[in-house]
Amino acid sequence: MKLLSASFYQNEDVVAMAKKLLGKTMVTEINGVVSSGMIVETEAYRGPDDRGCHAYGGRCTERTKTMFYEGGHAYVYICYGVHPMVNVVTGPEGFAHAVLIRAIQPLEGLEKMMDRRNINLNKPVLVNGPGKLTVALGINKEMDGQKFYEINSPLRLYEDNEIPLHDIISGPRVGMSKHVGECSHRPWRFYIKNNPWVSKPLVVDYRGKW
DNA sequence: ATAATGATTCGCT
DNA sequence: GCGAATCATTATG
Repeated sequence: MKLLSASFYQNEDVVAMAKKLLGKTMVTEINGVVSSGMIVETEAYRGPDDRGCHAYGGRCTERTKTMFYEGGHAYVYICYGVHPMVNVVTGPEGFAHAVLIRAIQPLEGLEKMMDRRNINLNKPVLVNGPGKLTVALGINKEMDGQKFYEINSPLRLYEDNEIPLHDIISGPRVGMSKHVGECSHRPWRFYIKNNPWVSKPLVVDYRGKW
């Protein structure tokens, strides 16, 4: 497996990046302990014009400033006061584009992941949600701003499978209900078709809304 | 200084 | 399926 280079993350098209990240392997190495999983579900957040994005309209605060970094950094934040979430920052510095990782398929360090989650099951429930996979991999707010492309980073991304477009399902993002307008309907959630490790199945009935 | 809110999860029904 | 838990972050006064 090959470590993804810094240039991989420079793509300005965050929606395309969300698709490209499917099939890649996310690795954590904490005190020499390695855990990893293949990314099976993502969501795109496009800073400038996306109401669902923390950095909508260029809003740069203490929390969101990492999103403005150059592509290849990790944006980790706490949701609902308890759950850490991990994003892959993409595009050139200053654009605030990020891809939320919503689900993985465990590869290495299964025992350690079950240990961290306090669940003794090698099943999707272990990692099928943005707040679950971070706990399983040991990702916390301390890792905010880390680089995915440096070999000595505790948080890294590796080239793995390329997922063909016809194996990618897209749909509306999760948790956008409070947001009004077109943004909430953008089909910027992506996952690998027929993969049992995704967080929730897509509701099929869109009636042509997107 | 204070109040509102959420890119969720878990446990119970 | 539903509702509570829970607190960092943010905006506002």
